[in-house]
Amino acid sequence: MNRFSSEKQYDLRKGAWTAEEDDLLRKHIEKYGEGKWRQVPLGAGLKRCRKSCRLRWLNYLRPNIKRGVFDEDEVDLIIRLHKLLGNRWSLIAGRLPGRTSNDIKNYWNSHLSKALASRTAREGASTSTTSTTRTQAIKPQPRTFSIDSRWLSGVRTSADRQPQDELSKSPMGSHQEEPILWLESILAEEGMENEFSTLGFRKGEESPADFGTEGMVRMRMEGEDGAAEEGGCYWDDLLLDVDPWWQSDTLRACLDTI
DNA sequence: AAAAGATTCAACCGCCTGTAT
DNA sequence: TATACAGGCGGTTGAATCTTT
Repeated sequence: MNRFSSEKQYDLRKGAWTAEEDDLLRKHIEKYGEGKWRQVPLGAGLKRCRKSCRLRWLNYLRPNIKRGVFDEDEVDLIIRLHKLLGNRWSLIAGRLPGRTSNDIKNYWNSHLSKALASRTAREGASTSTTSTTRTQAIKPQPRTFSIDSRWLSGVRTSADRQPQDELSKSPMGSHQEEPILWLESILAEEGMENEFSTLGFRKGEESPADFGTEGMVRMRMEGEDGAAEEGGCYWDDLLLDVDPWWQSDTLRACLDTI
């Protein structure tokens, strides 16, 4: 029995939500705020599981959700971000205000993937004598990075325990040159040294990062006692941890090169 | 007008990670 | 260290709707 099904199953409703249920959920969250999803069904008087409540709120009831057709800019951004990140819908959604990851995933699956596939097929047919190039998406590992992260403290996570051949198969592992240039250019962007100093890099050093093997970035940092320490993370973790950059127009500039 | 097929999208499922105990 | 739990994610499903024949 999985954890989801370990919740009391009796009388739990499934399927489409009614207007009454929406109202109950909305009122509960307006009163108590988001989070504590386990308490939400009982508190709101809903016969739904916590995950169903969370999903309904995030994908439908949350304020400022943008519905309707995707405009040209949004589609363009989705395509570029997907090229960069692959199926990381939540990250992609983070760059499209008001759009949910579910919306973007659905739109991709029902519109873009087919359109792009047919376009690729057409281009392939028209240039059948030339070789095709595969898109290499940056696929983040499910880990986070911070100055006191488990990675830095030497504790290895399950993601670290990937077999070496798996790591070498990753886009970053097998095609390091382009990502290196790309990330180096990002690091060189105006203001980025300040972002990194907040993570503990020593200002004034020539380069805080050493672009190593297997998608790893090793860095020199200042520990709590001021002594230099070495640590590292995956490229993608770097993206996640420099959120101000991730939210900035720098990303747009980067995407324009894709 | 009706049946069949295609498409859309809300919701569910299973898995993973982080945290608390 | 092991276990349980909560939050979160991406993949998938299936009912509703739309389009074509």
